[in-house]
Amino acid sequence: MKSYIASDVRDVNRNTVFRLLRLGGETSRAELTRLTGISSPTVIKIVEFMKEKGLVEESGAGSPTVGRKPQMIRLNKDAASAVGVILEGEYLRASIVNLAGDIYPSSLRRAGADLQESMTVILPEMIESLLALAHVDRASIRGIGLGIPGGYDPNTHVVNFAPLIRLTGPTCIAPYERALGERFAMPVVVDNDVNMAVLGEYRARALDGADLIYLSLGTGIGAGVMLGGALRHGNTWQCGEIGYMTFMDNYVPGHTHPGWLESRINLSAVREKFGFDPYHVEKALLPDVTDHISVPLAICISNVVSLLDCDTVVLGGILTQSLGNVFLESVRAKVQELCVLNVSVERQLCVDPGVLGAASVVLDRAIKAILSEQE
Amino acid sequence: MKSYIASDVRDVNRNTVFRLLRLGGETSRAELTRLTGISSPTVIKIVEFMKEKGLVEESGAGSPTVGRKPQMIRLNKDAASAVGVILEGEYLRASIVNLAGDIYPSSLRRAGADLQESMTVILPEMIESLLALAHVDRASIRGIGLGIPGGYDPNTHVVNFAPLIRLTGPTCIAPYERALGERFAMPVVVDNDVNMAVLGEYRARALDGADLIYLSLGTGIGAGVMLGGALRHGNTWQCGEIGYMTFMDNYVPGHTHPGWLESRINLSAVREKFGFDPYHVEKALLPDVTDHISVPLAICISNVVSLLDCDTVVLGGILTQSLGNVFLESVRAKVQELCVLNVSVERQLCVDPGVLGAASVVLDRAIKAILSEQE
DNA sequence: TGCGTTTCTTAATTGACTTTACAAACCGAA
DNA sequence: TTCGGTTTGTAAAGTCAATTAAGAAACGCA
Repeated sequence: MKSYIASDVRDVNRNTVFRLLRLGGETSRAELTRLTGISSPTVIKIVEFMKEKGLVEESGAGSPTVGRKPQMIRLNKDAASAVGVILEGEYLRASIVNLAGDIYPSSLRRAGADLQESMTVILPEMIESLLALAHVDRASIRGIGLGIPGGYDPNTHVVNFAPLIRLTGPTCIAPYERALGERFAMPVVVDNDVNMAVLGEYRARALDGADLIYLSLGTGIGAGVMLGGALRHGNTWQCGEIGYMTFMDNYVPGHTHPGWLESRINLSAVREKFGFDPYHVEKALLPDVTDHISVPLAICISNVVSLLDCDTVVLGGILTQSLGNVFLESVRAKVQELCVLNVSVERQLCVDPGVLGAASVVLDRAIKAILSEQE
Repeated sequence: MKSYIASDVRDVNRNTVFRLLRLGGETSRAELTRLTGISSPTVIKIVEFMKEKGLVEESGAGSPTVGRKPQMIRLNKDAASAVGVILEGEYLRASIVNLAGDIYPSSLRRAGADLQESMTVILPEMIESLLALAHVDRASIRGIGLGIPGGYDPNTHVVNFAPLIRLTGPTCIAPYERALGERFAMPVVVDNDVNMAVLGEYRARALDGADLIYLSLGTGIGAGVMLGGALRHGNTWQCGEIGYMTFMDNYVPGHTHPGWLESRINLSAVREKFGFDPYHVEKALLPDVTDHISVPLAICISNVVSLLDCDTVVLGGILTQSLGNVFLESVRAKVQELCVLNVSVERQLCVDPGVLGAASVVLDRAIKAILSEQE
């Protein structure tokens, strides 16, 4: 066990200042002093440190009504960036994201025939072209964040179950990670795609210490769970696998199957049952289509809220996007009916939360490392 | 905002040492140094501090095979105690609990005609008699912890919904708290009864930083949720109100009602439906009785586990106690069938987790206050 | 008695913060 | 123009709680 010492205090305070700066906008040392409660000599030292690290830049004088003008400072958004990648079943998405969460133009490519091709051929090409196009300094790019559609254990580097990317069983992807990291000389960080998405949505909403449940309705259904500002991974790194949920009052022993919820809410089921492709649709507005999905979804949401008493549930994924507002309103109405507690069911705000989240994980680590450097 | 300063480091380290001591058994300064990673001068200072505060006592020399004998120390279990109280519908339970979690002989009394009588007449009498009987110093009793069957907001002191204690609507119980606190000159801490129970069970299992879901099956059904060692209260202090959960695939608009799960699993429903009183039964072993309860319960558990990926769910409450092992096994089998993730469904270990938890809340606060004292 | 080993303690040093004091910059009114 | 009030930024000294280093104390055993 490591004891708690002075440098931890330093890191906490540096981090407090950093989080305020990241909210955007200009501020002054004096304002930071007021907002954080940290004494002004310490704030000055921290700002000085961040300037040396290139994280902060001076931005002229402010103009208050009275007194000495403050020297305004702001975060240098491009002091660090990261590549965020999401592996979907059919596509790979990637972008470069900076400290402010600005997403530079993305790259979208069809996935390879198997994971190997995607990881060792297509993805490196995508990253190369992103790096070539990016208008940020190559050296400022701190790593690659990768979201994959399956449970992932970072200790073993094993993906436990991910049919979407054509894995038939538990697969260790450490070799791919290593190859990628070596090729670009950067750290590679992997997590589940929905976990990446909830992190991205959380960042896009500029939340801090809050709860956020993100439900991804796409090829399958999954949840990203942030409680008290922390992403929950769970005991076996499978938190949020809500596709396994069951809502049945006519239980028949031996005839129940895990995966009931996913059998109702999933892209191919919708395609088959209703004969259209939600990727390009507006006739999805048909009430029976939305009902077929919104009823179990509303039950799911209201059950989750009953358990956790969280205030915001965000819906994302391709089904959410294509089903439109009628669907959203239908879910809201049914949740309202079922759920005693108040909960706000919202559409995702971030255009591509997965990519943003994947990059954010890398950036968070990089910033943490920088902020705990000596001097 | 308060900045992070040196005394916070001190408190963290003191707390680290305290938690090790609380695990029970004897130890030495040298062993604490090894276990915590804190330097030995600091450990000595902390132990010295705790001795001054009466929290720690010397207990002779140890006997290693070689070298200087350590001066063993141990926690003074009775340095602090607290009264734990649980208000049930029909009964009031109270005990005095010490730092080790030892529960001194309890007091059980029938509840009053209304909350006022319970709180202002019966409970004070109970506490008086407990204090008279207790073999700990009166001054060591640091407060009264109170668990109530309803959602409770500590900021407003309002109980939002608690038919069991005959509240027909939101009720501010601040006056009762104040009266109790003044009468015994101690702080009074209130929380939901199931929250108290999960804290107690957690303490009884000597967990640290773990997850624990406690399901209370009694007059109603409720969950206590500890994630990462922290009790979750939720956004509106109603976390764990799983009675509102619904599992129905034959949803009819306008005919669904919140409270579906509680309508299935609850004491009076069992009494009425099966014509016996689970308080005194063994014929509860009837398969159809257990099935009627175990099916929805197993669905609930497996859904919760799918969402949170937590490893342990503990069943408690009067129904759990009276329905016996057949019921428990039935639940386990159905969870196994429904749930892809592994989860251990267990009976509660603690005899009276509510009372233990209620007292623990008070003790935790008292210890925190002591450990952040100067000198 | 002396040596190796472990435990506990003291003394000096370090790191990061705070308080205090003050210099710098700015505005507006006498 | 100067002077006082106000706000910002910096320097110096002091505080607090940790650490490292050194050594004293206690013990077993040859």
